[in-house]
Amino acid sequence: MNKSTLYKGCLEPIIMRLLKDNGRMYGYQITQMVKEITKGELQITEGALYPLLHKLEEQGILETELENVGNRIRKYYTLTKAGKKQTSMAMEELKTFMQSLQLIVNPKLA
Amino acid sequence: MNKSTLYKGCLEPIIMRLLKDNGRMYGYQITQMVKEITKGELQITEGALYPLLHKLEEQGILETELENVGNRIRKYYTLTKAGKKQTSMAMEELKTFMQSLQLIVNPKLA
DNA sequence: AAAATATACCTAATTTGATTATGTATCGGA
DNA sequence: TCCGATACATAATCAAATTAGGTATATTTT
Repeated sequence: MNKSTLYKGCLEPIIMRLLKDNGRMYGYQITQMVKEITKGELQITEGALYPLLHKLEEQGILETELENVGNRIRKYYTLTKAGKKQTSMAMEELKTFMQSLQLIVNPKLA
Repeated sequence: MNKSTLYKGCLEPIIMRLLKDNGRMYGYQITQMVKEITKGELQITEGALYPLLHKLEEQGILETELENVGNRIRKYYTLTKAGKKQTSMAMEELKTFMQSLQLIVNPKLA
């Protein structure tokens, strides 16, 4: 089993959490921040990230604005109002999930 | 996003952990114990469980013995020596993963 | 006694969420 | 000048689950 298998399914709430904390981020920045925060443990691949961002935008959870930086274009993502609501729920679920995992891994402490 | 999406990828270490703690378990018992420990939060589907148990047996991580209970057969799984070693590593990875998640969800506390 | 639910195993088809590979293009430093 | 970093994107593939189906015994409820 590949170690990266573990966070399959956690990518969406992770992105939402980062956007909630930082307000406005672009894709590449998200990959770098996750790498930094987790000291290289979680590396988001671009093939997973970009399609997911597009999906969330399509669902009205994220909205975008383009910004020119030099000759390049950056695509900034922000949580919509609906997206913020969704994020709160996602965080609750993530919290419950982590507690459940904790209960299994450490039944004595719980 | 479905809430059960979250623990996609965590099933294998969960099973290994339970077998490490309980020594000897059969499939149905694993589903029930997970449900009980997590107060219904994590429900392992049989379609995921049985093929995974078979795979782990094939890989020499688990070994089985059949036991007759009344007119029915129960298939008990136990960690092999190699399986115990694998489990230790899997637990390390799971721990690291959970810490990484914690770092993202709660950057201030970490 | 019959019906429903729980126990106990299993597999096949499909879905989903990722990886891997590939492509385009700009920017900065050795 | 070339390489690595920045910055976006998509297509093919893989892996791990869900959904749905099947078999059969045991127990509880009506």
